[in-house]
Amino acid sequence: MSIDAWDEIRTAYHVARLGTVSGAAEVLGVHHATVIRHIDALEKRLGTKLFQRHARGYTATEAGQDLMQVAQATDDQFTQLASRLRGRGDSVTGELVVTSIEALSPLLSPVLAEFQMANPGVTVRFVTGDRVFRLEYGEAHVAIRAGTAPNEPDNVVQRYSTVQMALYASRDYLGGRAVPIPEDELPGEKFMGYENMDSRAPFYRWMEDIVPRSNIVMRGSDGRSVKHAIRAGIGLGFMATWEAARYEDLVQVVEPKPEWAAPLWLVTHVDLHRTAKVQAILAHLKTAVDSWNLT
Amino acid sequence: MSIDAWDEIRTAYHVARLGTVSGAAEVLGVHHATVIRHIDALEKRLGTKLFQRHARGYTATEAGQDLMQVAQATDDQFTQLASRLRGRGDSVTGELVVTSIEALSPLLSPVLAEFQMANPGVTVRFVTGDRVFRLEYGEAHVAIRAGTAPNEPDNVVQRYSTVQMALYASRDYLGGRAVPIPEDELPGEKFMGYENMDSRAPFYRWMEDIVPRSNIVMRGSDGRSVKHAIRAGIGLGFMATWEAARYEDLVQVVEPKPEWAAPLWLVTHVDLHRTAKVQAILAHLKTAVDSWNLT
DNA sequence: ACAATTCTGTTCATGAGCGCACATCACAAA
DNA sequence: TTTGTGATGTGCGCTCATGAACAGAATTGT
Repeated sequence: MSIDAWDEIRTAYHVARLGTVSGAAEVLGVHHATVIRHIDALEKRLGTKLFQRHARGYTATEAGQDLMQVAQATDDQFTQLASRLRGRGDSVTGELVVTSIEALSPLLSPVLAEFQMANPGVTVRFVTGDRVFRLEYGEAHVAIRAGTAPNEPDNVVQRYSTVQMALYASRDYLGGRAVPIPEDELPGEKFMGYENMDSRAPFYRWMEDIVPRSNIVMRGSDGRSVKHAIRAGIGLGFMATWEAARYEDLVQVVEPKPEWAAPLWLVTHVDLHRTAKVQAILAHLKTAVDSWNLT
Repeated sequence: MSIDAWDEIRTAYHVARLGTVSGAAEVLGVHHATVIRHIDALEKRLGTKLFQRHARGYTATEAGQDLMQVAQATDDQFTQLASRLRGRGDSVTGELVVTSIEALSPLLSPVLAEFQMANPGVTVRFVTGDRVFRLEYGEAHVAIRAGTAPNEPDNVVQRYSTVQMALYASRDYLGGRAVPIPEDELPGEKFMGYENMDSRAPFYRWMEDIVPRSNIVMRGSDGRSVKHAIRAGIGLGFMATWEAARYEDLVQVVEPKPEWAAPLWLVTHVDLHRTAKVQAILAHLKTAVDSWNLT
């Protein structure tokens, strides 16, 4: 059975340490009557006399000395804990969990690596996935989200950047045809689509509206498989401009429409947003975006 | 700077352990509003968010997990302490300090040795001295006092035994004279006295009243020196009957008067009197007195 | 889709614990 | 011996932490 009254132990600790009720009361910032009541209650609780009372003060019995040693250790532990926690709030150390959709991994991974090297005390966990990680459950410190602005309560949302999506095809598929392809010929082309087209992303809906379902000849569940299929020449498909620019064999087939652009959002939980660690990673992410020139 | 509110840490510990405010409140036996207030106060005190709040409960941040580990250790320590203290009250272990006047040392020392051998868990400290050891300062558990009944408050006093004092002389000093010596001849004898005759012991006062100061030819400050002087033949002197009986060369010169008897008292502090350890040594001492047959 | 459950969070009345004042005692110094 | 100082101990108001009730929100079960 554990002890129910830690404050009483703390009171007894100071009485044992100082030897007098009055001295302990002054240190504790309470009235000496309160100290006496705490001691009486604690002795009753433990069923043991902790102190010998006399007019010159309280002297600890063996039990009281035992308690004093334990409480001494506890006090040290708590003091260390407090300074540790205070320091932690102002320093960039410990774990830092960043989450985003898997498609942004090639962009974010180097940036996070830079951040870790600039802050050796921090351990970065970069976790990607289609599932939405919930900041209010403490699953992540920072989330990079795409699409419409998140509006969950207790989440502080900042506009981050914009990912321009565009239609690409491989040179093999085009076979020397000139780009841009006229818009009215697009429904006749073959397309690479996404598995879960129920997403409300604008370029998804454009494809569903313009392209006959029979012309969407293949679907993939993740960005990488889509990319590889397009490069293999299966047909047209949406890719981020920054990613397609890395491949010589990909050709932009039409001028990208502004409504295809997907905004990115930096999301943090309000409880963690003020901490130095989160502020540091946010600042680093904002600096990095300038070198991306995604437009 | 140390933490002022250990109970709040205890509350936070159970919240971190259980994950919900309600669960912690039930375990702690308080209202859940109290738990929320404790957490808020502690976070303000530490300047760190300890928990992420959401509708499913509280999840601990890194700081909260750190605190939980420290508090876990503390809880274990306190639990061990409590069982240790509870057990200590019922068992005969640890230190046992017994004090008495130095003159009783030959009688008490073997008895205490027996007690220690019967209770291997206890360490006996037998401290003798003319100074009165103060039980209320925790200087001793049990004191064996001689003379008038102690009447200090908070001390529980029990009648123990009686030491009969009597007048002895060596056979050499008597030179074959018959005993008892008539009482009216006693003032003419030589006497061995005590250094501090201001003591109120009855036999001291008898000697001061009856014997001319010029006949008190030597004084000693402790019982041993008095004993040796008497055996050396310097004159008559007071010794305890139990001690004088050990020496063949000592002769009781007059019938001992009842008023020379010095009562012995067992004195304990009220705070310690109820403990099993003190009760055990008291019982042992009372048993031993039967084998002394001091009368 | 709806109801039920189970959390958190806030407001307000109340009582337990607190501070205050005074009594008492022990020791030390004048 | 007397006085002063610094302790403990205790009864009495009072305040502040607590408990009760209610509201809101999210998850779970039907």
